[in-house]
Amino acid sequence: MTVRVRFAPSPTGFLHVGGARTALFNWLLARGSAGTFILRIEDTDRERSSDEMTSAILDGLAWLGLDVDEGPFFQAEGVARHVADAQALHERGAAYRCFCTPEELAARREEAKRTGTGYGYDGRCREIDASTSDSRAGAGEPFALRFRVPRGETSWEDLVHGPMSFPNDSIDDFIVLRSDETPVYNLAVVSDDHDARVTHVVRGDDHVSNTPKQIMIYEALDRPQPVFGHVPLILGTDGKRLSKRHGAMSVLAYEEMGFLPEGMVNFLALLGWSPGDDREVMTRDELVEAFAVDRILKKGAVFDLEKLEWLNGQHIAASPAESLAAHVRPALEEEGVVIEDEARLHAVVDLVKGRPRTLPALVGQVRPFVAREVDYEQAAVDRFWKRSDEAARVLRELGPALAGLPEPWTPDAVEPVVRGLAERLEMGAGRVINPLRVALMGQGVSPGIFDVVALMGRQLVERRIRTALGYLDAKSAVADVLGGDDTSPPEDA
RNA sequence: GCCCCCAUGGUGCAACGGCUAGCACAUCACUCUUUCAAGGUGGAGAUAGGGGUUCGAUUCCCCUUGGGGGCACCA
Repeated sequence: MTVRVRFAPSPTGFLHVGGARTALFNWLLARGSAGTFILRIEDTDRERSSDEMTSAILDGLAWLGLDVDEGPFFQAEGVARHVADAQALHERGAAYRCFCTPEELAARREEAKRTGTGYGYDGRCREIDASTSDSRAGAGEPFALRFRVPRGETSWEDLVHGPMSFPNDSIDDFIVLRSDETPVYNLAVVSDDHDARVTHVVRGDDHVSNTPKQIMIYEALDRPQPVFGHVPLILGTDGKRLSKRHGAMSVLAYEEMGFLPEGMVNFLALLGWSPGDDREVMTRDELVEAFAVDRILKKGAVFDLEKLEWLNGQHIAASPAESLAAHVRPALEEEGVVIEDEARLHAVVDLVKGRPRTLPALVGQVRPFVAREVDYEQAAVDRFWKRSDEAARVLRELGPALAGLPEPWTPDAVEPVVRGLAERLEMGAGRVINPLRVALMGQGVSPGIFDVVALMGRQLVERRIRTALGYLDAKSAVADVLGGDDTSPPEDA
């Protein structure tokens, strides 16, 4: 039997993190077994559904790289089949007409709530005999079709939870067809899953209470049942189910924040699942290879943004320069930085990609190598250019010293020049290197400085130093006027 | 009110019923005397509680507690 799984979101919202992981688990299950991944949009609630949400869901899946084999199908298009199934249920006696109006039901529910007696349907239309039912229906009285929940117990072997069981008397007779002849969720799902020959229904834990109802419909219709698996929910830091208020909206928001789909997929896979060993940083192929439903955990997992960031950093560091450059280039061009030399861009990306955890951070590391000027980060200036006179002195000496280097500059050639200067000035290398880093990068973080100098090259380094000196001299002048520069000991570490 | 599910450090995951409960993120310290968002080393930190079963329970059973999900003519 080949595996056929489906992801069935309703287009009433974005593809959020929880839905994305459910989709991912289904996709992994399909890809790991040469199965089929089906997408079905559950749009029977026309009021709340929208085309925008449908395409947002499609975009989200596409970004994550979860390619769909069949679909998207739209549940609303199967209404005729759903209705036929509901009628079949009625004909078999598994469903009956309920003449209670929605208003009456709501009122009774309110009353029950107030008296604390639970809010189920009381089954008052259940015993209306067939002829009475027929004549009332014939007289034009509106009715809904309700499923007649049998006595006993409904159980199944859950893919992740193991044996699951519900006492049927805890389940009310539920509506399968509304009085306006439109099908209700639980019926439509069974109808569609059967129609699509779905073999494994893997969905969130919030669906467990729907499962016995759906199983009863399968049984009443004499249809083969799929295997069910309920994956735990993803929680916010407060332990509650993830929602907008945790800042976790669309997965596409994570794209905007600068996460790679590889990092996101890797992170999501590790929420409630593990390969069984200590591996954490995994490629898509490795995930497909290692994935197994029986290793899915039963407990909910808290979404930890910091771990996602770390994992994303690992994926950035492991990505080839070409693919990272494809993200970096447009971002820089948007701010007016033109890059002609693709090979050089790749060299820069390869040099800096080990540190940043997000794409914007990566761009921030690349920018100083390709932009005409850099902005000085205040924290870096405060820390390493604290004594502007000393920083200026160091940079003034460094210029000519570096100028003597033969082309092309290499890290090995740059190092002795910088260290030599520190020695000559009788100061620690850090007191030369750190001010230089700020001058070149504008920030306190960078790869090893000798690599930076070498890769930036003569022209750019000279310009950066010149600009820095202008800034520092102005700073010193201001300090003089205001009555003294900061004379506390400079950082030598 | 009723039904269902879950329970290993702050977080994500490991641990055929059997080493001193392991790894990662975060955190702290040290280190790399070149920064940190990178690397290295080390520290602190968990089996919710109580009963069983067993030679032996993180692991199996029961109870308690705690947490979560659900109970619509929504999906």
